Amino acid sequence: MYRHYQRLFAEAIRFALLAKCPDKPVRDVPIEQPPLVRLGDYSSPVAFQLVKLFPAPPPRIAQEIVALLNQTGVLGFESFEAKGPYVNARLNRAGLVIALIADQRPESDISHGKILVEHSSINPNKAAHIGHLRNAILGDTFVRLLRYAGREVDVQNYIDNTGVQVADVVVGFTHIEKKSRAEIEALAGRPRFDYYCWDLYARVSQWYEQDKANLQARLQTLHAIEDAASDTAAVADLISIAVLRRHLETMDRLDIEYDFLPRESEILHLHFWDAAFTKLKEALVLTFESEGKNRGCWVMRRAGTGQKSLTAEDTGNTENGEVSEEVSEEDQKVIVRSNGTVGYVGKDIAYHMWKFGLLGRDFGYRKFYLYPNHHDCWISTTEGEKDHPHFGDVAEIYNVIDARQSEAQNTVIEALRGLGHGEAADRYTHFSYEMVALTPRCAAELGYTLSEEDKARPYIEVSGRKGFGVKADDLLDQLIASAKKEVDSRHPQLGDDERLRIATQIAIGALRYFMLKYTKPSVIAFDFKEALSFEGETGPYAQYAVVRATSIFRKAGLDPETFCKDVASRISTGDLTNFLTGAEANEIWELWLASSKTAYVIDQCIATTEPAYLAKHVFQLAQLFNTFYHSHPILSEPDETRKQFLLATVFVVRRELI
RNA sequence: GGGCCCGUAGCUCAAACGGAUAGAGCAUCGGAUUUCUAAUCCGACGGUUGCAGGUUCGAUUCCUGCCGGGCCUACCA
Repeated sequence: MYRHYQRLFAEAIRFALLAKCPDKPVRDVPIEQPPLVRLGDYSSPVAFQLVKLFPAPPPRIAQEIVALLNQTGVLGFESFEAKGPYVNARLNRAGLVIALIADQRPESDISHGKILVEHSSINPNKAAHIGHLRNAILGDTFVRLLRYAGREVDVQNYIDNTGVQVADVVVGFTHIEKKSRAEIEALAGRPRFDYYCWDLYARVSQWYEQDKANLQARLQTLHAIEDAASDTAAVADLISIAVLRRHLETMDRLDIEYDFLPRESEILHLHFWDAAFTKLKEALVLTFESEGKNRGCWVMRRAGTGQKSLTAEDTGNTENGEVSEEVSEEDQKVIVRSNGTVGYVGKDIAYHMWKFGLLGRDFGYRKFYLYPNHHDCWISTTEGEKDHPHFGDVAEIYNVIDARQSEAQNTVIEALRGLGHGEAADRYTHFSYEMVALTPRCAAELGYTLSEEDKARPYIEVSGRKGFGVKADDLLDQLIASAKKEVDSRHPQLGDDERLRIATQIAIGALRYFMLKYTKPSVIAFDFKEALSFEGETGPYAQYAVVRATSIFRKAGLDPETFCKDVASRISTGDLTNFLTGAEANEIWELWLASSKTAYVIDQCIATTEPAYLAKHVFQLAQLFNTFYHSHPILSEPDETRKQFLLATVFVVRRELI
């Protein structure tokens, strides 16, 4: 409702100005919220920008606009006034309250068509860590926002099961631990197999460093994996499948689900790349280098470097005397190596052509993971089941991938553009965010010994290769244990199962909120003290507000849903106006106004791909509610009509918080 | 060398298109509970928004140049 009235106000000002000065229409009327409620609900500084149109000081202009607005009036608004140069507006409070109780929502103006969100995409060779949690939580929250706004969304988690990362763990099992396939299979069935791989992966990296000759094992293994019939390929497959299953379980603990898991192995085996390669060559997006550093490779000009390079000293093509139009080798991106194998970006280009339905090929599908709510998660296969949902071929895509990969993402976008699919490229959004790193203090707490250089840093990058990081399940376990201790002491009368259930919800709330409260460009310097906090600006703070609201209804013997159906009929508009008038009512009114903003905030989150705005909104709403809760005894309110009004306030805030 | 990002209170972070007195949380100190359970609330303390210019009626926000930090810049993924 907030956005609805904001637009009405802007339109009203625009019309007023048009009437005053028809030959110079003002297109954009800025609307903001005044710093204090007593100044009004909306404010426009439009008068500042009109000084050139009307030779008068801004306060005069503001007064004139107010006079015009008051002449006609605006539906839903109570009054307008000029505060210095600002044009301020007050809503008809009772009107907004009635609309909110009825949960009226003006239509979202977000466009239609299916959206594909790709997130998580964790290499299936080790346990998920806090960096992956940020990714998955941002992605899952964004999916929920899109669905709230009425969009159809498919959630995909891309699995790179054929790269060096999986190969390295295979090397660990076969070369360091010298385990047989049967032994690895037995290990893979154990509870936290991904933890085992976490340690092994770090050992493999060390083993490579000890003797560079050990890297031969990686090459051999990579080569062996390519032959799908080989024993090595079977081992790689069982490892990646087992770790992938663990990742799904970890994310499932946080209520994060996926619809489809496309795997790199199918991109290769179903010849997605071959189809893409043909098109890329035809469109001259890829060119063959016959000499120089990249001799024998198929290359693409690096994304974002439209200009000629100034440092093209060794391109060797200045001898013909004309200004070179060639891009330097530094600006080339190798897509196909000289040995004929395709790199990661190439496979990603093929995958993205498939996403937009531009490849002319499809995956095979089979069911892979069943969620407790009976939702199926599908995985790619070469053959697959006949009866499967239709994936891909979507209108828009969002890739939740950290900022370090923006160059690779831009390359894929440029490839689409180069293929003549500019409209697809325009609907391709790299949902970029910064990494999660560890503070030196946190690293020390985990028992890592740091170099003097690292100790002086503000934060240190997590490294799966080094086994340096906080595992997702460990953090969640700690959060649950910490919450459980509190629940145990606060609610000893509850059964242990119930206490664990509550502790788990609190832990999930704390973790999800923690990952969302930071804006995307901010590096999260992870610290246990901050992450394990349940007080102040945290998830549990907001959850607690809902619990309080719920317990008011419980104590009153009311069901919130049935209560709200007819509460409006029990309070007259006159009573509402009465309760909402005067300086004392401003505090409650602020709560209603904030409640009206949810859909507006969510639209902002989607438009800017920034879920942190919603986290902030939730916290502010909870904060206002707690203040209200403290100063207004509700169940003991003697005036029955006023009590109904207070209960309605609790109901709406609770609904919006949830 | 080039590209992207960050720098705001002791700490961690906010501040929609440039707008009214730059806000929260944590920490510290002082208060509030026979109540809808205090994982709460109220108050105090805390700022030359890294530095210097520029644009503007107005700059934390936009532009330029410095300073400090991070990431990317592989025939890895």
